[in-house]
Amino acid sequence: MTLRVTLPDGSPLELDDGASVRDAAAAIGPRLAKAAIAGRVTAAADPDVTLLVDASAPLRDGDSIAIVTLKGDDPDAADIQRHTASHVMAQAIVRLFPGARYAIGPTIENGFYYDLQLPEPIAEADLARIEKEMAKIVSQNLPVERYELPVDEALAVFGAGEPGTGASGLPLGLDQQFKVELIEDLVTAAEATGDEVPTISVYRQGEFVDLCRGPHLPSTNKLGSGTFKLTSLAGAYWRGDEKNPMLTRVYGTAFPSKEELAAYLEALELARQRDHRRIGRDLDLFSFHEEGPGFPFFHPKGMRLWNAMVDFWRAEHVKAGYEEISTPVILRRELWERSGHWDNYKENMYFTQIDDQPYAVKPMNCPGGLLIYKSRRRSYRDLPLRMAELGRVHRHEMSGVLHGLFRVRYFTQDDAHIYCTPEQLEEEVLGVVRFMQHIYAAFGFADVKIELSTRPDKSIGSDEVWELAEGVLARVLEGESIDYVLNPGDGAFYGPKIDFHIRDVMGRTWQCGTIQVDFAMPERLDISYTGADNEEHRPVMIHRALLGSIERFMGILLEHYGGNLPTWLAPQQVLVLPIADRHAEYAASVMRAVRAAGAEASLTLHADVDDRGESVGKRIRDAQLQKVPYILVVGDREVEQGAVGVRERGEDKGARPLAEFIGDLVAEVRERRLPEAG
RNA sequence: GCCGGCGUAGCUCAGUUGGCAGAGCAGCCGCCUUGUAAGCGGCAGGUCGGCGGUUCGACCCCGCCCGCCGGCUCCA
Repeated sequence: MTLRVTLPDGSPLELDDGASVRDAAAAIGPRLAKAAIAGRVTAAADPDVTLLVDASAPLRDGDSIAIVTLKGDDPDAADIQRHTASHVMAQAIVRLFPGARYAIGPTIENGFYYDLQLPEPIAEADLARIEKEMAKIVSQNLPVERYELPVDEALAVFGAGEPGTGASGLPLGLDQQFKVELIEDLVTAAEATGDEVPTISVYRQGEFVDLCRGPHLPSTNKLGSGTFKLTSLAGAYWRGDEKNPMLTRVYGTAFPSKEELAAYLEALELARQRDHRRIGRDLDLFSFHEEGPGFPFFHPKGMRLWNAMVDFWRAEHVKAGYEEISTPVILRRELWERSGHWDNYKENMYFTQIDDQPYAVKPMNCPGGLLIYKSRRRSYRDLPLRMAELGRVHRHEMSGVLHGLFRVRYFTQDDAHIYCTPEQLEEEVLGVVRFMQHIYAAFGFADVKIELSTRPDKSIGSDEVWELAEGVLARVLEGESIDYVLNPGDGAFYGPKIDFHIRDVMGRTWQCGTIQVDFAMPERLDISYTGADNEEHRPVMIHRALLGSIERFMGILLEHYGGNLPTWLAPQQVLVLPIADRHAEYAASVMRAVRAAGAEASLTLHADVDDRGESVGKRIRDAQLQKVPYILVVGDREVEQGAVGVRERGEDKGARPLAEFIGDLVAEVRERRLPEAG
């Protein structure tokens, strides 16, 4: 008997009946047989489904197959390797800490982790020991074997029963309660959907047995040496629920080759160097103090950057038809009770008293904005009414989550509320979606991911209204042919939202912008407009933020550009270095000329002179470390020719006439040109 | 909030198995007048995160608290 399979290039391959993926590889060549770690198989009967299977998995007639190897850069290969690495790590930990119970050990981007319950606490110092034991397991070259067991047999393996050996040859009574729970869940899930209760797949390498879907490397030595490293320890709740016991999570990273691992570790180090907290301190932009954890302090240069961001933001809002407003930070608690924040958000709010009356510090800007709306009668002729606010909000975040500018307890939302008629809603949402992309592009973020979040458990408003609002958001995205991810139950308590995530140069994504449709708040705070029919109508409200938080966006910018900001954002754009004291007067005149040109063009150009008694080399080094885009060295030659020696972002560009340099600088800043990020 | 780790000068870090606390950089002063990433010399700088305890004696040992870092959960 033979079976026929199809290879990726379309060519057929004939194999003996019962042949495995590895056999297919062997039929192609011995080198491939050795390298094969798994297969991608598409069955003829089910052409839409491609399964990733073990090298030992049997093939069936008509399958289309691809051999997965660790050579090349097959993402499936890295994933399989990491998954096996997590098993090997769990095995090593159980060997070193008998009685350890292993819970789950998935792969993550660039690595893997395993959550375990350990009989004694471990420290980072133990990671080296664990790695050593892992290396031993690798060198023992244990075959990794798959078993398919009926539920009762699987429960006997992982349950707390009498130790022994089962019919399958697997050990019994391993006393792994987390695995028992997971198996029970599989059964419950199957029963709930009415599906047949599945067989349980289990993997074994040596004495270690784990519940797992697979696939895995065929044997532990395929993991290789110098290809994995344990990176950190953390606590994690069993199933991510803080009511459950806390487990110890051990993180590791693994790559198919040593070189890739080394490159990754190097990239990590680079990321550490461009940490915005470090850049903020080194460039004297902002600081944090024990006296106010989570509350950033912005220094003069930090405010230069802040103002550059906000000046641009304001100008664009004027163009887009917004008016700017400002509302108080503290308002009566009663307002927050009416708006629904008291019921839905009070754990995150700060409260205070004024003259014995209860007040709250605002966590959002909308109720204040609504009071402005209510300050006079509104006509349909006023709509859409777009009111933007750079509103400083305070939110009580749990102490463990604070992180530089990324997670703080006060931040400035670049908020806006658009009041419009139901008929105008779709067009207004569309306008915001386009505005958002325009703003991101200006800051150098072209790659934007979009998510649509729907009604959460804790919410206000009727079903019809939610459905309507969710429909509008989905229609706009589809009308713009925008790909988006649906996030059920993740909306704000008052309405569904579209979230915008920007991708930075290091591939990380950040949620920034959000658009939220709200029928509830206008109702709660009872706002209306007079229609053409002379009747009162309820407007719809759109909440939106573009950058999200000015503070956080600043942090993202700093990391995206590694501190080398576009010139239009740089807190110090030009630094003039006179070579000797006799050039000081000329240096000062260069500085004044740059500043004057800025004023002339209605731009703020930050130019200074560094005439400290330090060597030229030293002052260049300092300016370079301060990430000043343009260093102008002036000596006898420049004074004579009315020129400047330009050093642009670390590169000596030679001397140029001063007027020419200034003309280019003004154009660069005015057009907000972007450098390469990175 | 929870788990793990950490806290010595502005920054980066040594150090003492319990006996007067150290370096480099930054800062200040002086000399040098300099041509594209660190010129030379000097000076100053610390209740060793805070409070309590043990001890003849605590930066070191113990307890509590605060903050920071990495996660979990949450989120702009």
